[in-house]
Amino acid sequence: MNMQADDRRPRRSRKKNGGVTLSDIAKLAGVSAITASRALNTPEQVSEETLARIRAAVERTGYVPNLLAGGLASNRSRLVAAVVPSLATPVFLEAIEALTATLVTYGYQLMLGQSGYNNSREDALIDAIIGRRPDGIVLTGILHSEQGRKRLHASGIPVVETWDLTPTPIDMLVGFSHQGVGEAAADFLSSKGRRRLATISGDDERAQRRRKAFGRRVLQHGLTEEGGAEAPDVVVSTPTTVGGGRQALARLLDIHPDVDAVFCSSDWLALGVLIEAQARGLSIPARLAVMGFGDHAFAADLHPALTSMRIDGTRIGQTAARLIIARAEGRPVAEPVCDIGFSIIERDSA
Amino acid sequence: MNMQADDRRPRRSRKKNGGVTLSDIAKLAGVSAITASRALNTPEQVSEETLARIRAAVERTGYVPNLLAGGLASNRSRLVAAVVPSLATPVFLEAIEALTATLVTYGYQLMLGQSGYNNSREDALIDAIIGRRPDGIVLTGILHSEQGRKRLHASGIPVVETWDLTPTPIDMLVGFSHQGVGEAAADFLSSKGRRRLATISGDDERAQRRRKAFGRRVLQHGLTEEGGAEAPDVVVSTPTTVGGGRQALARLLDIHPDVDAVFCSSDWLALGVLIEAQARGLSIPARLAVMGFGDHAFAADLHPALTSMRIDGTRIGQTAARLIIARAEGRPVAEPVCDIGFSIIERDSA
DNA sequence: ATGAAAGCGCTAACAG
DNA sequence: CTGTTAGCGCTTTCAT
Repeated sequence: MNMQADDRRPRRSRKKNGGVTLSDIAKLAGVSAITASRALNTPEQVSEETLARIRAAVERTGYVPNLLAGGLASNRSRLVAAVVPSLATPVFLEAIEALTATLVTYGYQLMLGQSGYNNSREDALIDAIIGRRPDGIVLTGILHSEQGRKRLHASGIPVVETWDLTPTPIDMLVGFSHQGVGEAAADFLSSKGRRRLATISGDDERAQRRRKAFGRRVLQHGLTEEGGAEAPDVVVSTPTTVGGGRQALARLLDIHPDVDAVFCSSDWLALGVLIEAQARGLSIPARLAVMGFGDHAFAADLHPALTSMRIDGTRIGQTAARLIIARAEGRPVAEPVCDIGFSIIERDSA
Repeated sequence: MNMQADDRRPRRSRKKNGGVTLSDIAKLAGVSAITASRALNTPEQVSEETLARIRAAVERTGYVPNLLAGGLASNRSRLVAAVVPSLATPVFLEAIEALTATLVTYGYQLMLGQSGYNNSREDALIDAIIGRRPDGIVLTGILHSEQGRKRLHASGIPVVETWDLTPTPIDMLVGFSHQGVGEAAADFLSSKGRRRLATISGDDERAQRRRKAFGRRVLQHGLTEEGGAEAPDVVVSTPTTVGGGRQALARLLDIHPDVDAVFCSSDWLALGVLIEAQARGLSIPARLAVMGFGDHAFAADLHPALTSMRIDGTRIGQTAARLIIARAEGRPVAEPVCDIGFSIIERDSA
């Protein structure tokens, strides 16, 4: 009957962090841990007095709740992941800024991942993201990898795809039609009396979809150079640059000297076109109409001011945030697919 | 002697997630949980056979480790937080992109926070970040709030401040001297024979520091308009824009018509100056030398090509990532303060 | 309004 | 090379 009950203590306590924990707060306030937890998360469930003591303890110790632990216990991380091809593309930035801003308002944080324009890293990135158990994932553009789409779906995490419309969304969707953009640009330029329409565009999939739709519409209008079978185009590599735009215009004029309107797949390209035209003494819009895409802040301030296609990135970001938060909080989402459209901002260059 | 030992089960099992866990993998592979854990994290500690079985199980189930749980248990979140005033400022972007890219290489993820240029949200943001227990925090610019600095310090999380040098860093530092930039700009322009130097700058604290250093240096060189006591300047609100640059040049020429060189606190402002000058028929650089800051990608492609002050954002991002990872992995950091300097990229505009 | 107990899914520490 | 045990810090569930 030899009993050594006291010897059941752990052999050595695990490396303690030294940090203040919720139980420290609870002890200081003379309550249980769960009461302290409630005081912080659902204060209306706690009496005034207790609340005051707990708050004092928090204040005094500089306690900051461990959200890793909280997320693990509650299965809600209050983390939202966003994936962009690249931050350098200003059109995405606006959406990301709005997303972050809206999320913090509701107590969520943003995790950022870059997929690159080549889809090699996508799968690894998706796994890294799922591993954090975010309450939602915002995708910029469509996820290319079938494997990635499957895993996302299997994870059960709410997903918002943006910047595009697809007939088969993984989950939710906030975007616009790239085909529509291409067609609208062709219609606009032809309505301005232009007869030799061309495009300069990046080689990413969405820009190409705009380009093709533009080209088809041009054919429908019967507007091609000397009855050719296609609208002239120059394709540059994404991400697009001002220098790329300059060179592209040079090449375009080389091959098709009588082009009288260009639709560019980004405002950067359009700026390059403006600069190259100016360097060559080509008058804009008299000799050449120029139209950009994205309506970057600088578009209005150029000389001549740049006509561009506006996508409301802020609205995309806000809508995506709201959809995800609604899902995370268990509210029903009435409209999981949202076409936010686009608009032509007419200025001097076209 | 009535014993109902089996009744000690929990009254109801906690809402299970349905997700695959490490123990599921372990069971499938016929090993213990810790062995499965080792197979994923330190495979060299596990035999080939076991490894194969565990990997098969992972493959079959689509298991993705829960990093929240892992982080909580190991006290290493593999998360790094970055705070920027705004994403719209392209100079920060380069650093953020490099930071993200370097971090993923080592299996870390980035959490992004925007502080805004006004320092109101800083404290809340800092708490939200600390709550995630990141392995490191990268600050863009100096944290204004004394409270925030204290809490960061108390948290014990490695901190890298960037884009600035300060005599009293919280922890580590990767930056350059804004005073040095202002002085170098003044020296450069005066070495080009310019005699009426002016600045156009944003109203944030760092731009103002560059402006003041520039102004002092101008005085030292004895280069002011008609013996005035100060270098002419126009201050615009941050974030700076092309339109702001245009208006600022207009105002500047109104008051000081004989200015022959302008140092702008961003390439956006410089672009605005170029455009306004062109709109007014002012020849650049003959009549007016223009110098930007940041050396944005478009600077080289303008016409005339823009002379600018280059800060190596990529290097800042990479260095910050390395410092943090070194700390996170317990390696000693030899040089916690790193001045990455700046360089003048001379092109046509000055 | 407050509390006790039982985990969330993982890894550190020790032991073989 | 593999396993046992005890947590990490929090919240859920059930009870009072």
